[in-house]
Amino acid sequence: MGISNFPMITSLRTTLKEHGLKDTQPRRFVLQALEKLKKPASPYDIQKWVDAKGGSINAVTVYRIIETFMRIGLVHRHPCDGHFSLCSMPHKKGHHGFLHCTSCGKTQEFHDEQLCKAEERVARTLKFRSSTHVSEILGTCAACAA
Amino acid sequence: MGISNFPMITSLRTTLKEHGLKDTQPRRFVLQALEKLKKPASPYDIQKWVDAKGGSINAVTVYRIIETFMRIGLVHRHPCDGHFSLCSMPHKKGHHGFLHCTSCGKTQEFHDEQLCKAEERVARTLKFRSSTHVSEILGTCAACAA
DNA sequence: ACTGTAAATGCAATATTATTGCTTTTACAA
DNA sequence: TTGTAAAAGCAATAATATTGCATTTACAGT
Repeated sequence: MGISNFPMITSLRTTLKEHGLKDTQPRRFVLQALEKLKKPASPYDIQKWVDAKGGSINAVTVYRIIETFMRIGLVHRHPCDGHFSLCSMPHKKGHHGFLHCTSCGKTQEFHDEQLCKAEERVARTLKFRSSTHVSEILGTCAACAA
Repeated sequence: MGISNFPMITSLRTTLKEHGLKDTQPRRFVLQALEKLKKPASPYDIQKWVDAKGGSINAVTVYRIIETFMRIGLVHRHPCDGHFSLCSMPHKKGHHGFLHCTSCGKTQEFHDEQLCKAEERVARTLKFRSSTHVSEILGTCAACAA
């Protein structure tokens, strides 16, 4: 098990190319915002972050980029904090794990092989061809418990 | 492993009482809608369902009831279909499992002990006091694959 | 049963978030 | 370079969610 790392901007170009997509500044902005914010963010959070950095990005564009990124597995949504919030990053096997503290709101990413395997077994048993799977654990983090 | 069942309206009264909440018609409506729809529903879906059954419920009330139900663990949100969509039902141990078909949009609920255990282990390892955990598997169901 | 009271609901207004159609700009292949 | 499809921007609108306050309702204690 290990805490996940965020992908470098440099590899974005490659990832996009693999899917026949263009490497544009707005896309780099969005990825960078998600990397730096280090926690689930709303489209608006992303736009704000870009603005704060002296850049500029249209809200509609943010929505569309998120949609694209979701499609190619670069980002995804969270069950815990409503509508269009995002988690941060892609995992090798399509498995995403999160711990979300309902007290301080922070989210920690994790990866666990055994859990991943269990999910794949469930899918198999129910004749389901899985592409990605998500685990989200809600509760109280160590800091907040103290 | 087994597919989950939905709780009876009759037990709602008890659950509510345990949390010091009142047993009202709108609350029964919402629960019944989620039971009968048998898949994640938006607040609007719920209102429509109630209307269709000849009942009536205010949209704001639906939002507030959802909020309350989430708080006491009766329902929760989905990572796969946007904003305020809901899954349906409570699980004994706070573990919720879902298979969501990205082709037909249907969601199937499941419960798996091993997976549940794995999630609890992860939480323990990371000094996290978990209350609920969710697994969502995205992919293609048997029917759509054929 | 009756009644007082806190909780829940409804209503109206508003805020927030997301989508759509169309035009302009941009990445990138030839 | 330059042509072209894809992406981004813009403006308008739609859908979704929230808030404050008035009214109604569940239910505990008579």
